[in-house]
Amino acid sequence: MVLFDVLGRRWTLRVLWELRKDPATFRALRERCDGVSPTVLNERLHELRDAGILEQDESGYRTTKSGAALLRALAPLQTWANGWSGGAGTD
Amino acid sequence: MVLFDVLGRRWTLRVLWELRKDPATFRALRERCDGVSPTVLNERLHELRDAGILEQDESGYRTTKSGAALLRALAPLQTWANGWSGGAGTD
DNA sequence: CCTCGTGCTACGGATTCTGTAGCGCCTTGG
DNA sequence: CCAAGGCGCTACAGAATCCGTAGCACGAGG
Repeated sequence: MVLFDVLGRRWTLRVLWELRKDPATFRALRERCDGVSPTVLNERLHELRDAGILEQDESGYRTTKSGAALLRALAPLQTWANGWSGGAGTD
Repeated sequence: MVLFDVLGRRWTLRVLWELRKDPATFRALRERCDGVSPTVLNERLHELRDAGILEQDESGYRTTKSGAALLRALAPLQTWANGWSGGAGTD
């Protein structure tokens, strides 16, 4: 699973997750991720772009088709997490 | 998503993944994970046990019910990964 | 008693993350 | 024209984390 080399890094999953709905600019994304340091954010963004999961346009960062599919594959996680850590609409 | 605090660490996803089929002992698990250092392995094992995802018995480490459910939620990943990084039976 | 395999800890060096400061660029608007 | 402010992103030092190897305590087998 090469995939784990990409996803198994701090913030990668989170960054992807925060883009599940709408695209965001660098600074907005940073805030959505509890103010992760710009160094790591930029690093992750690069990795995810190189992996063809994210792309960048004038409105900021967004998922590619492939990335959207990955998010769909990841969706059951939310369901699972709800039953796991409480039950309420934990995000 | 508290979940990402647990899964978004090096080796966590991988360890879980390697237990998807059958349980394994500490040393066996270590080998399945490309010889990850025992320090981190033990650390992850603790975290996953504290999270109620894994448990330990005389035959080694195995997933709990909750952990098995998590793995099911994670299953679509494999499908996605196949279409992403090649198409063959990448593991 | 000796050997072998197990789960796991110790520890030093390498890598990675965090937090803050700030650069260069562009758009306001006075 | 020229601040003022927002933007994407980089620099850098200190802290946290990870890696690799060595080895301990224990139990089984001979």
